[in-house]
Amino acid sequence: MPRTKTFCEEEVLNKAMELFWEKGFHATSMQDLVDRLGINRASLYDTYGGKDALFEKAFARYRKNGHHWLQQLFESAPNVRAGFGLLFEQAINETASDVKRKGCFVVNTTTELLPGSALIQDTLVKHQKVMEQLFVDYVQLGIDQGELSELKNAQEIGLMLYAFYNGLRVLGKVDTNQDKYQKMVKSALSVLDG
Amino acid sequence: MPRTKTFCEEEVLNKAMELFWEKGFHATSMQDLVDRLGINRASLYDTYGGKDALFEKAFARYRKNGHHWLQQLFESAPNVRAGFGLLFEQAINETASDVKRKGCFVVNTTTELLPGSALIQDTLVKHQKVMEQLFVDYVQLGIDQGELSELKNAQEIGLMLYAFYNGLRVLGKVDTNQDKYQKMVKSALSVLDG
DNA sequence: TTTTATTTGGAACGTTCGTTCTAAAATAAA
DNA sequence: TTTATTTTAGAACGAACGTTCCAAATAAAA
Repeated sequence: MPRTKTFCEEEVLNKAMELFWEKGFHATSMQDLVDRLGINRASLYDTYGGKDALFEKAFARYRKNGHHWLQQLFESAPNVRAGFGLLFEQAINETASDVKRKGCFVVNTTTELLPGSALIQDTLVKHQKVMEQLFVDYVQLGIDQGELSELKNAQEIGLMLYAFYNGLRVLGKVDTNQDKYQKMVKSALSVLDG
Repeated sequence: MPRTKTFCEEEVLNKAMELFWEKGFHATSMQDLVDRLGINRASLYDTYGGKDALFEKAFARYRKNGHHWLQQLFESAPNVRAGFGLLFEQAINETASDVKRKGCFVVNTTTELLPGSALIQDTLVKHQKVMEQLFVDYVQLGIDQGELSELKNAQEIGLMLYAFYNGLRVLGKVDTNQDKYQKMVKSALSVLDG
């Protein structure tokens, strides 16, 4: 009979995610991972494969978390405008409170590893499509429910807000001045007006 | 008397910029640079210092080029709205035409190297301030000249458009579909309306 | 042409990289 | 307790890293 593991795979994967997120793929060495994860080098290779495989798993975990989190946020918001407001507000809070300045793991990976491995490329293309659709559909929901003007174009607005969100996560690595971001957000959300 | 150099420092630096821009700092090895630049390893160290120093010089060159290019673009545009339109249009064109998918060197460096070296951090903070001010001032110019409504807030709009621009450069590494970006831009520019 | 400085190819430095392996220690199942 | 499997520490692998050095070749200045 197979023995039960003595460490929690999920917890270890979480730590790997944090480290890759923090330092990026190339700047994170296997030694860094061994030091941080709390498990042995050999166990790391046995359980997760090599560096590439571990990164892939850690990155998948991040995307899954993020996707779920966003869906919840949109669903729980009282209306569409408040949903986007909450999204940006949370992004600003995360930027301001994260002392490690990790930014967004997806953005970091996009700029570091593209163009490159076909696997990552494919992953990121699919992720972007899903996220964009989430944004666009949410704007459309606002239109359908009468909250937003029927004259609005859901795709134009949704895509633009997604691009803006990505930009926010880049700028947040440089400067955490919350006032500034609140001003930007005010202007970005104004596309929902009228 | 000192001899004149047999290679053009500017040209070589340009090639270094291209390579770092293409692959990022960590993924670019000195061997890669030796292969690409067309000068000897020893000359490389003699002329530019080590990897860090060369990157710093190459990155400074990119920022200088970009800053100058943007100023020219804003000045040469018939009006503010056209200026921003041109900026985003050019960004889309660059995204679509660059087969290497390099994206924006500043964005790439921000996400790869921050947080990290204090020197790069400082460089990026200053650069961001300059760029944001350029955007904000340009919006203010539009207001002062009567092109844009006096009810508009130049800072809110300028900062938002700068964030959007950064987001564009991230998304462009994943997907080059021009239609999509034109839709985003249409929505982003609508903040100048009314 | 001679002189002087630069550029060259290539070896070599010590480190670190990702990965594999081994033998001992530890732990869950029988 | 015995058995079977996992986890461990650490050595070892070849390759690549950034950097330095040197003698030979080259090219501008005198």
